[in-house]
Amino acid sequence: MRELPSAFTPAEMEAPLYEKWIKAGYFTADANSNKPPFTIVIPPPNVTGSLHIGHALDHTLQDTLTRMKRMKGFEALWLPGMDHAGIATQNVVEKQLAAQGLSRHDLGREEFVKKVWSWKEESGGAILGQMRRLGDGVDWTRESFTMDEGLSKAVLTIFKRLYEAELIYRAERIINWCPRCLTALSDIEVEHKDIDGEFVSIRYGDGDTQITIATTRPETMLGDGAVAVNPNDPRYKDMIGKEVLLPLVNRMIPIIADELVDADFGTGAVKVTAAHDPNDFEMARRHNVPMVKIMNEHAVMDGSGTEFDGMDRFVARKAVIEKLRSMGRVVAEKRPYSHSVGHCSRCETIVEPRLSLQWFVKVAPLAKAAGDAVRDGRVKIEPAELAPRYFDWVDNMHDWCISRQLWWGHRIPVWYGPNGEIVVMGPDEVAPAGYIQDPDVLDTWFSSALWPFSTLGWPDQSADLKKFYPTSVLVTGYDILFFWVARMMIFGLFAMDGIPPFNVIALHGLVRDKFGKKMSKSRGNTIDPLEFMDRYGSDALRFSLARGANPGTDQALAEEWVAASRNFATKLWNATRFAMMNGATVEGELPAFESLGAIDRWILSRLNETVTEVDALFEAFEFSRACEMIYHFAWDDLCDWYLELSKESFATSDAKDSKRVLGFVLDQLLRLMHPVMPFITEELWVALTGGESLVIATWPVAHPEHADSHGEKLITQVQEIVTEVRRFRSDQGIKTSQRIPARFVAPATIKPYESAMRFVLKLDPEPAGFTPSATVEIGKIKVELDISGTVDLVAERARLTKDLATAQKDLATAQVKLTNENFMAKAPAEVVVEIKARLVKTQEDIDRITSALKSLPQQ
RNA sequence: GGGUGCUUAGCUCAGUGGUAGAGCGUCUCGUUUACACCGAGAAUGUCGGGGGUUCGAAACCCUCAGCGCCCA
Repeated sequence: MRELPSAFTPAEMEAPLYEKWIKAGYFTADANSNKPPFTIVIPPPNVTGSLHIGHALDHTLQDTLTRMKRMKGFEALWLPGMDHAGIATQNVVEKQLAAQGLSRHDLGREEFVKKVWSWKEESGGAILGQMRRLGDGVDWTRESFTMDEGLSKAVLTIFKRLYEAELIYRAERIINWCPRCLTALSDIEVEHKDIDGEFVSIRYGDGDTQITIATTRPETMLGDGAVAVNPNDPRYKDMIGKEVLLPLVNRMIPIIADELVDADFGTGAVKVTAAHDPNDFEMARRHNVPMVKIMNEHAVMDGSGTEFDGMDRFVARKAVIEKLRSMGRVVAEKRPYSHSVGHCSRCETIVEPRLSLQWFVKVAPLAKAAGDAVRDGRVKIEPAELAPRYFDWVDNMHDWCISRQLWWGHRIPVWYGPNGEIVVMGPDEVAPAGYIQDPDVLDTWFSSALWPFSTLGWPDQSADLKKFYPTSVLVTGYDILFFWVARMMIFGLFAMDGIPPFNVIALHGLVRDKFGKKMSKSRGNTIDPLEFMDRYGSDALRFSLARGANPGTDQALAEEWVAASRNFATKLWNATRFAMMNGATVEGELPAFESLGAIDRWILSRLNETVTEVDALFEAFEFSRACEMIYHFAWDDLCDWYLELSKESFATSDAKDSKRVLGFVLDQLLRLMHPVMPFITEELWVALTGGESLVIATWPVAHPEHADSHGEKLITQVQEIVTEVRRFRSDQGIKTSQRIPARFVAPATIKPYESAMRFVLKLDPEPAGFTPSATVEIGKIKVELDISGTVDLVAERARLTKDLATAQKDLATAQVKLTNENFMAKAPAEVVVEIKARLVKTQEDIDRITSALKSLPQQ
C-alpha cells in the first residue's frame, strides 16, 4: 500500500493513467474470446471537427457503458473512427487553395484528392486526441475512417447490390441545390428557417383572361409553365383550360386544376414553375407542363431569354417586381412576410430547388423494414417515448438523393458506355474499355450508414463481424435519430440479411447553457469541454454530464456544476486518504456480518442497496439517477456518517473489523464509480488495493445477505439524535468546538453507539454531581446537557415551539384521515396502519414538547 | 398548418396515487488533526390557471394559458 499525495491533480495524473491503459491494451477487444460480446460503434464524428460538449456527453455515456460491461466480464468493444465529411472537408481544403488564389479545378481532380488526403493526415481528426483526454476507452487498433480501403469496399458492394435490387436509380428530379457548395443535398442537409421575405400578388393575362397569383419568389415567374387553381374553387372554375399571358416573357401558359392548390391560401391561384419548386414539379408531371430552367448552378438567372439573365436570383427578384410594378401588374405586396426557407446546413446559403439528373435510393421498402424492426421489438428505442418520432420519420421518408457534385468522397461506381450503356462495378471489377465513370461522389452518409458493419470487416465474413455484430447499443442524441440512426438501420437490415445493426438505440438530449438555452456561436454561450477539463479535470466534466443525463431529455450545464463535481472528486480523494491513514484494508476475509457492530452493518447494508440500484439504473440508461445515488452514498452515508461515527473507534481501539469493512466499502465504491470517473478512481483504487487496474477489475455484486433493515433503523435513530443535539447547539449559539458534559438516557439498543455520538457531538461524560441545564429529547431518548452559563430561553422556546407546530400539523393531517369514513373503508390496510402510527407518534411528541415548554423557566 | 413535449424552491431539474425532493445559489456559525474544493445549522414551493376522477392528485382525465422542439 502506497501513500497518497495530499491532493488529486488531474492535469498531472490523468494523461499518464490513460497511457497506462493503452500500453496494457485493456481496450483492445479479442474477437476470439469466449466472453459474451458487448459492442458499441461510435457515431462517427466529422474528420474536420473537434470535440464539442455534445460529443463529451455522448462519449461519457458510451464509455460508462463499455467500461461497466468490461468489468462485468463481457468482451467489450468500443470502436472509434470518423467520417470523411464530403462537403465540409472539401470546403476546408478549397479555402486553403483560395488563399493561394487557386481553385480545385486548377489542380485537377486527382491532385486535389491527394491534397485532401494530406490535409487529413496533417490536420484532420483533432477530435481523436481530445477523446484521449476525455478518457475514452476505445479500441484504437480498430480505428476506422469511412474512406479507408475496407470501408470503401463496403460502399461499392452495397451500391451494386442495391442497384441490382432496383433500389438505386438515376432520374431527373427536383433536388436541393446549394449554389455555394455547388452540389445536391439530401433533405436532411437542409435546415428550414423562418425568414422575413415578401409575398407578392401579380396579375397574369390581359383583357378577358386575367388571373392574379401570389408568390414569395417572383423572379421564378420567368420559368412558369402554367397557373394552377384548385378544381373546386368556384372563383376560377370557368378559367380552367384557358391560357393566360405570362408577363415579361410574353408567352401563353395554361390554367390547370390540381388538388394540391390550397384555395384559401393567397389568391387561390399559384404559378407553376416546374424546374424550380418541388410541389410545382409534381403538378407539372401530372399535367405535362413544360419544365423551363431559368437559373444556372450559381443561382444566377440564365436562359430565360429576358433582360434579367445574368442577375443573381435576389437581384432579379427586386428587378422583376420593379418592372411588373411599372406595368401595373403588382396587385398587392406584403412585406415582411415570414415564411420557412431551406438553408444549406453546411454554409447557411439559401437552398435552390433545382431540376437535375441525380442518383437516388428508393427508400420505401427499406424504410418499412427499418420501422418494423422497432415495431416488432427486435430493436428497442430508449426512452420508448421517442419511438413515435422514429416512426414518423421512417414511415414518411422521401427517396434519398445520394449523388454529390464533389470530388472528395466515394466516387459513384457507375460507368457509362459510348452508346448510353450503364454498368455498375463492384469491388475489384474493371469497367469495359472506353466507358467513363460518373463524375459525382456519394453522400457521406451513404458510407456512414454502413458503419456498424463496414467497420467490422463487411463484406468479408470476418471474425470481428461474427463476434461483434449486431452491436449492443447505439448511443446518440435524439437530434440525429434521422441522420445516422434511421439510415444505419436501413442499410444494416439490407446488408446483414435482416439483422438490425443494434439491439438498443439509447438516446440522450442536448447540452444547453445554465439557463437551459440552446448553445450557439451567435449567442456566445457555447461551452468548451476542453477548458472545463483543464480547469476541473475530465472526471469532473464526465460526472457532471452523466449526472445530468436523463434519458432522451436535454440538460443544462454550468461551470459551477462542473466545479461541484470536482469538489465531489476531491471529497472522495480525501475520504480514501483518511481511510488509508486509519488502516482501511482489503486484505483478508470480510468478517461475518452478524458479528459486526451496527455502524459497520449499516454501511454494508447501504452499500448493498446502492450497488443493486446503481447497476440497474446504468443498465436502464438512467445515468442521472445512478450518479445521484453514487453521490449520496459516497458523500452522505460514507463521509458524513460512517466515517464520522467510526472516528471514535478508529482512535480508541484497533477497530480491526471496521478497517476491513471500510476497505471493502471503498473498494466497491471505487469500482462502482469507475465507469463514470475513470481517472481518480483508478488512482485511488490502485493505492488502496495494490491491484493492477480498475479497468480490468470485476464489477461489484450485490450482497443481499447484507440487507439489514433493523440496523438501518438503529442508525437512523442515531442520526436523529446527533442532528437534534447539533440543532440545539446551533440554536443556543454554542461553538462546535466547545465540549459539553452530557448524560444519555436511552434504551439499551442505543447504548452501544453512545460513545460514537459523544465523539461526534463533543459531549463529555457527566461528572460527579452532574446537573443538566437543558434536555434534548428525541422520542423516548433524552440527552441531558450542562451548558456553561445560562440557557438562551428565547431560543429554546422558539425551537420547541417550532417542533410543536410541526407535530400539531402532522397530527391534524392524520386525524382528518382517520375520522374520514370513506378513508377508513376504502384505503388499503397498510396505509391505515401507517397513519395510525403517525397519529400515535405525533401525539407523543406533542405531549413531550408541551411539558418541556411548561417546565422551561419563565424569563 | 401537422405532430410532440414541457410548465415543481432564486436557477437547473428529479419525482407516474399515500405527510413535496436534489444539486447549485442564499443566510447564520465554525481553522474540531481526511477534506474551507470543508463542516454544522437554517430559510424558501396555492407543484402554471380552472374543472373532473378518487377515501386521497404534483402524478390520471378534460380545458385554458404560456414556452419549446421536430416536420411541412
